[in-house]
Amino acid sequence: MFLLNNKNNTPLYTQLYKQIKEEILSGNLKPFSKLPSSRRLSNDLQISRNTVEMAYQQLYSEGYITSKQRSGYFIENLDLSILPQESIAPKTETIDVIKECENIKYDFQYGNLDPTKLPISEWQKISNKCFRQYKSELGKYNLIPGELGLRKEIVKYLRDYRDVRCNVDQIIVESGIHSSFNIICQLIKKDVSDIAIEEPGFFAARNTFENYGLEVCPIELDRCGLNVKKLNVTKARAVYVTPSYQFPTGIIMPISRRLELVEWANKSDSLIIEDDYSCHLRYNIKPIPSIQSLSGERVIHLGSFSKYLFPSIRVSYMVLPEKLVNRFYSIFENFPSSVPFIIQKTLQHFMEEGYWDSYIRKTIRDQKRKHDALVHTLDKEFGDKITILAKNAGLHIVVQVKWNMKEDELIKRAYKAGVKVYPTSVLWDCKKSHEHGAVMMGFGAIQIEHIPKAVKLLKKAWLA
Amino acid sequence: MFLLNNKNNTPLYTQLYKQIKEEILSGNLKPFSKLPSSRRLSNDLQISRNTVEMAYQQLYSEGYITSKQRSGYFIENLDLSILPQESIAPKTETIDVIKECENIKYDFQYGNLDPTKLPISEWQKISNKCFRQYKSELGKYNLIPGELGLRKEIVKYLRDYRDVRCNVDQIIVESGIHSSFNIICQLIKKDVSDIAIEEPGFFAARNTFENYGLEVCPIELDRCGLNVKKLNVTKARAVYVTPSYQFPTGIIMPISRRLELVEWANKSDSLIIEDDYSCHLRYNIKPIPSIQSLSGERVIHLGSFSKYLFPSIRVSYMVLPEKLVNRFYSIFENFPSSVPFIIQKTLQHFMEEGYWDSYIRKTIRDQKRKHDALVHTLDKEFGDKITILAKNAGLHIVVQVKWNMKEDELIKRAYKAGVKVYPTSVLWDCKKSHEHGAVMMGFGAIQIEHIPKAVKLLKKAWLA
DNA sequence: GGGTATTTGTCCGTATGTATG
DNA sequence: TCATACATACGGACAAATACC
Repeated sequence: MFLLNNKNNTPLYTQLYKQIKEEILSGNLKPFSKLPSSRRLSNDLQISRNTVEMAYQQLYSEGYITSKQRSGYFIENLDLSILPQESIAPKTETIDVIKECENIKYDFQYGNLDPTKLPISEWQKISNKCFRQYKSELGKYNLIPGELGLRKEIVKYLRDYRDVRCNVDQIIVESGIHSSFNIICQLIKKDVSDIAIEEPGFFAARNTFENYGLEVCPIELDRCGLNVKKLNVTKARAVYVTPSYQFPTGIIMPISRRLELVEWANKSDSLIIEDDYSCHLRYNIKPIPSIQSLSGERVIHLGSFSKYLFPSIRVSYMVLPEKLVNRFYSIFENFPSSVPFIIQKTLQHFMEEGYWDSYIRKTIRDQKRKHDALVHTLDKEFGDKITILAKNAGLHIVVQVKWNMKEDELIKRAYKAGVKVYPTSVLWDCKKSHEHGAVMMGFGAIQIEHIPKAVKLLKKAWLA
Repeated sequence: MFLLNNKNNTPLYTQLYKQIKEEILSGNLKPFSKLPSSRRLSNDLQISRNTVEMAYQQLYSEGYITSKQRSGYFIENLDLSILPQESIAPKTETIDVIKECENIKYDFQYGNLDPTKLPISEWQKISNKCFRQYKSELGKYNLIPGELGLRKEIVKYLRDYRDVRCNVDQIIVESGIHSSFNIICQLIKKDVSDIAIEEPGFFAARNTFENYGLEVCPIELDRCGLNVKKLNVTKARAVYVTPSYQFPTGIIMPISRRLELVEWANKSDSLIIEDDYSCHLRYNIKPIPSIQSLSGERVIHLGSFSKYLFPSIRVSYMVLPEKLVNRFYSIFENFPSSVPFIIQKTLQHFMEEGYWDSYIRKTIRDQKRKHDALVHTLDKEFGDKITILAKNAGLHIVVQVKWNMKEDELIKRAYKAGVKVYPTSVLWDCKKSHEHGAVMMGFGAIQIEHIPKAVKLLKKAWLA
């Protein structure tokens, strides 16, 4: 982009000529690339076409550019290295970090899903249908809290699967759990100055709360999850929990503890933020009612479609207690929704037509098979040399070794053998509790037939 | 048949333009009928094809004809008979709002775009291609700050069009300007407790700042935008401005004021948040350098694709000063991106393949046409009884009436006549400055052929 | 119904004339 | 007279829409 100054003494065409010359010499305008046409540039800069033409002529006569008849002006292939290197072109490249990835044969990354199992073609088909069907609405700004049709589907889904009772006004659709956190912080700020979280727990939640100026109180876990007794002695008037599958320990909060938590909330007039991110992925164990279903008035219930459906789709939802709905709208009325309209509509039809239902059933079955295979193979290969934590739910397990080897060493050795496993230490606040060696193994993206080989490689790497 | 006179001192293309216009207005050339192609007519009249083209362009820009790519020029469906319609307004003052809405014939809503002009099929085509091409990546969690390929395209675009120099590490892609606000607040909180905003200004920015606990200082505008002298006497260490087209007044901040602002920032070690949301939509006026290009180290530059491309796509970007990049990553590392992967990739290819470039050019031309038609028609109908503010840029104008009638009355009367115009008062903090009657008219979603009729209805409603 | 030739809008550089200091 | 900036008019190159085979 070139900027000209009318009041300047130097003529317009000279200013333009100089600026283009600079761009060529600095390397920003690459050899053989095309300059904008005289018409276009004259229109952009709101000057006459002939003025542009004069600048181009000067560049032409000095050999910086050539003209191709009825085609355009092009930068000459100058040898810039001859010139004194005064101005260095700003870097536009960054290094693509992970080249070594090629050595990795088996990656137990947490969070990803096996792309071959995703309902891509179904999604695409519905997406195309929605483009046609909602053509006339694509020019509109779509507002918070999200499309009514999608919210209706979410209400139905929550009622049928999670025993969560709510109406569409309580549902807010957002682009991921982090967006929901931002909204929650703005909502509760008035009433809450201290918020309790699980320790260890989901670091992003903690960060967001802190960034909003909330005082964070980490509460240690016991066998049943967050310890409510310890919660009682804090000033916290809100708590963030992941009861359906505590991240990262995998603890599933039993009904008794859930009731304790509700009692605490009632007594202290507090709020429970229930992150139900992994509610479905439950293997070999019985369902437990959501906290929201135990106390609708004191719970913000969070959920997401990213864990099972494409993570890349980025749709999450929250269920507000009725008393917060008015406050929500008083703050966010007329704010645009952060979720693209076409994605909301596609998801809505995906659910309406039953794809979502059949897909989660299939996914649970597939993930259970992989979970069972992984746990079983690890048992077989390592026996009682390891303890497997966080099993029977979710998309990862935690392997804790009983010999003396730290996390770093475990990860490094596995890496050299071509297997990628992940640390657990980042999840702790105070780093004491993880000094024994433990690593996290996600199985969402792994293929079941790779599991035995990967575990054998691990055994060789760790016990050699 | 048209007759041109070479010796006449009126240009050939003007003669041709006038004669065709006559034919249209007299009804000899019927709506929807096709004009002769430029080749044919140039051959018949023995003039250059471009001369014909110029005449057609003028007719096009005045709304008499439309062009269908590679198909021909066609007469617009103008309403030649100025029908003295009796307004069917009910005598009763009780208004059933929902029913009345059906009576709205012309809606000058701000923000929306005409869906028929959107590149829906191109977008869809590229989207489908991306689904195939990136199949294996759809199972992954995609992280902040967004896809590298997309960020590279944004860097190029900013360099070529906005004179913004930056590298890919400084670009953060987010799902709309509001998401960017959330990030900014978390970034600057450490250094900034007071933030200045424009008064009147963009209400959502103000709300978000306040929700984060920042002290907001509204600064009145003068003819050149935000008054830097008044800024100097505040404690603010950050300022939020919309210099390319102040919302809602439409003031375009001149270069002198931009430099003043930079000076203020340098002296007081402060930060400028430059919301460049409407940089392209500039009609009949010359470009002005972005503030970021004047002081890269003190400016967070914000932009969005929603103003021109589908609002429903929800992609915005911000350019951080280098000194904030590290802090950003220390806070948000490993956070997922809030923009769906497939949309990022589609946008990336949309830009790489030149669709974005040609689309914004087309959009600017279309919007300019509507802008000029609206301003011209209002001038013709109301003359000096009104003042048109906020013109020559953006997607709305503000009409201020010189007779004694308040905003509410103007809106109500227009509404009854079937025309929806919008208030300006909500944008002011203290409600004193708008007590004269003024309304906002967005033209983004209106169709050009509706403008004359809508303005005539307004005239009848307001001057009756 | 699918490939091909033609038509068409659009974009391109170029040349000359004119107005204003 | 000259430099600067703009207006008018020209014919060719290109790709997409359309008509035709």
